[in-house]
Amino acid sequence: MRSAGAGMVDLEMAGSEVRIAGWVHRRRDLGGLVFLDVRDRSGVLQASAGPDWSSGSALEAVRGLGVEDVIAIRGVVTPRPEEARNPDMATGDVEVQIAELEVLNRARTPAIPVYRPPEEELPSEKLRLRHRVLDLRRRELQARLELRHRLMLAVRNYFHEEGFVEIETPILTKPTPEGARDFLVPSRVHPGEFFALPQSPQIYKQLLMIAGFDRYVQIARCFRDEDLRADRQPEFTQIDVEASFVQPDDIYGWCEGLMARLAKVAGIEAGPPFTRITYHDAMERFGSDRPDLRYGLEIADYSEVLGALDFRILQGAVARGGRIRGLRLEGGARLTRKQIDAIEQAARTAGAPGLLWAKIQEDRATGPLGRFFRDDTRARLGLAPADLLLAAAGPDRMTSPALDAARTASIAALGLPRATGHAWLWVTGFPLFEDAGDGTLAANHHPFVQPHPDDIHLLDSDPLAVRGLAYDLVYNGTELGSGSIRPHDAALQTRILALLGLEPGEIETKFGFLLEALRSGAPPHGGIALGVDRLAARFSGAASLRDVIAFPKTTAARALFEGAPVPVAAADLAALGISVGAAE
RNA sequence: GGGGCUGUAGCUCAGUUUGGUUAGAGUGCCGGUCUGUCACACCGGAGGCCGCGGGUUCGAGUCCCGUCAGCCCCGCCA
Repeated sequence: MRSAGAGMVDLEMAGSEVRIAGWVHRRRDLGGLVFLDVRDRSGVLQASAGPDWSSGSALEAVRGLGVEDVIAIRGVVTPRPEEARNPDMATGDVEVQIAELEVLNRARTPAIPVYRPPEEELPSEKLRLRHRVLDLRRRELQARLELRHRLMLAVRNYFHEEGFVEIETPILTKPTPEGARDFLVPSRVHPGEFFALPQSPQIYKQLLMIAGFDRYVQIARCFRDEDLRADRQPEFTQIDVEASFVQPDDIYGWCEGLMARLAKVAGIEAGPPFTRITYHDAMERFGSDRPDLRYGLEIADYSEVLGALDFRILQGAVARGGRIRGLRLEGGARLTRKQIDAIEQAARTAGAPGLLWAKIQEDRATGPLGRFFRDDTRARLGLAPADLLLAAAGPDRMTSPALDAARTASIAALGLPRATGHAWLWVTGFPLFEDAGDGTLAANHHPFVQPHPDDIHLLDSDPLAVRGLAYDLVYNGTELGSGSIRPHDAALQTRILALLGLEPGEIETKFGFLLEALRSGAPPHGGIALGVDRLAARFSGAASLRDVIAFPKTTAARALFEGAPVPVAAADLAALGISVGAAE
C-alpha cells in the first residue's frame, strides 16, 4: 500500500514515484492548486494536487478531504521551487505531486485537534484522555512512546548480556497484608475466594532465587489500589531485578551500567557519577530521603547559637529535645516579603507550624528571628550581608520535611543555578522499621529487608534503630528505584514478621509458602525494582506519567476513553457469589 | 478522607472582581472565490443546558449551598 514513510521522503528520491499512506494533517486549498500535509508515524510530507499532474478523480477527491481522513497517494517526488521550500519542515525541500489518490477511510471532524497551531494550549487533560486515540496521533506523544520502547529494548539487551533471565510471574496472586491495598479478583471456581493483582513480584522473584535462577529480570506490571498523584498510576511498570550471592554493590553496579546505557539511548547527558549518601545524612543535610542534588543548598544545625537567644519558642523547642535547623540563603535578602511567605507556606504544608527568618540588610538583622539577634549572633552563624536565614525548630521528624519543602521553594524563588545538569544518588541504610503511630512497628520499606549486620543485635531491644540493607536510586530528586538484600534465613524472616505484629498463625497462613521455600536451601539474594514510567517520563521530559503511558488513568483512577470501571450486572456478581453494598 | 485550582461555542480562551439589553474573540466547521501554499488569503454563514441541581433576587455565566468531573497537593502509597 505504501513504498515510503511520509517523513522519509527527501531530495535524493526526487524523480521517483512513491506511494504514501497516512492521515490528512492539514489542507491548503488555493483553488487551482491544493496542498495536503500527509502524516504518518514517520513524519509529515507535503503533497500537491494540480491539473497538470493529478488525475481528474484525484483532483475531485482531494477537494472533499477533511483533516484526519485516511488516504493513500501515488505520485512523483518533486523538488519544490526554490522560493517555496520550507526550512522548518524535515521534508520541506520536496513534495509529492499526486497522480492518484484513494480515500481509505473518512474521519469525523476530530473532537480535539491533532495539529496544534503555535502558541495554542493543549486541549484539557480530560478531553485528551477522553479522545486518547486523537491525542496519541500527536508526534510528541508518539515520540515518547517510541523512546519508552527503545528504553525497554535496551533494558532487555543489557540484562541478557549480564546473564539475567526474564521470567514472567503471575498476575493472579495471593493478597498480602502488608503495604498498599490490593486490587482483588474474584474466583468463579471458588466462590467467595479472591486473587490479588501483584503490588510487585516481590515474593515470586525471591522464590525464583530459591529455585536457582540466580539472575532474574522482568519488565513487570504492578497494581496498587491507592490514591494517585502526578507521579503515581494504579497500574505501573517496573524493571524488576533479583540476583543471588550478591552484595548491594553488585546491584549498584548493574543499575549504574544500565542507567548509563539508557541515558545514551535517550540521548541525554545523565551518566555517572552516582553519589552515595546514608538515609541519616540525607535527612540531616536535605530533610529528604530523595534530595535533588543538582542544587547545593544544605540544611545546617543552628541549635547552639539560636537556642541561646532570648526567644521562648526556640528555647522551648530545644528544651523538649528538638533542634533548630535552617537554611542560609546567600543573597536571599532580596526576596520580597511575599516570596518569603510563599516559602513559609510550603514549610507549613509540609507540617511545620511556621518558619522563622532573619534578613541581613547592611549590618542589621531584621525579621521575626533577626530581631532577636545579639551583637555576635550574625558572626557566629556565619551570615554575610544580604543573606537570608530560614529556621525551623522542633523534632527532626517535623523540621526535616519542612526544611525540605523550604529548600525546594527557596531554590525556585531565588532561581538558584544548578551545580550540575543531573544528579544520581544512592540512598542507603534506611531504618528497617518505622513507628506506625500507635506504638506498633511498620515496615519502612517492606517486610523482606535484611537487617544491617551491625544492628541485628538491636532487633528486640531497639528495633527503630535497626538499619536495613536497603537502598533507593534517586535521579534529580525523583525516586526511580528501590531495593534491598532480603533475609534468606527463615527464622530471621519469621522474627521480622513477628516484630511487625503478626501472630504465629497469621505468619504461617500468609507467608508459610515463602518460609517453607526459605527452609529448603535459600541462597543469599537481593535486588531492586526500577520504575519504568517515571524513568521514561524523566528521560523524555514529560511532566506527567500520563504522557508516557498510552492509556493512563485519571487522578480518580478512571479510564476516560473506554470508561472503566463500570458496575456489573447482578447476574455476573451472583455467579461469583458476590453481593455489593455501600462501601465504607 | 481533607485542601486548592479549573469547568462558558467542536477546541483554546475573554467575560465572574462591582448581578442588568441579544454572552464575545481566535481557531475549527459549513458555503463561496483563489495555481506555490505551508497558522494560505479573502467574502459569507451556522454553532451556547455558561458542568449539573437547588437557593437568594424584579433579574444570575456573575452571589450562596450542594454535587459531578479534570488537574495539583496532604493523608495514603512497604
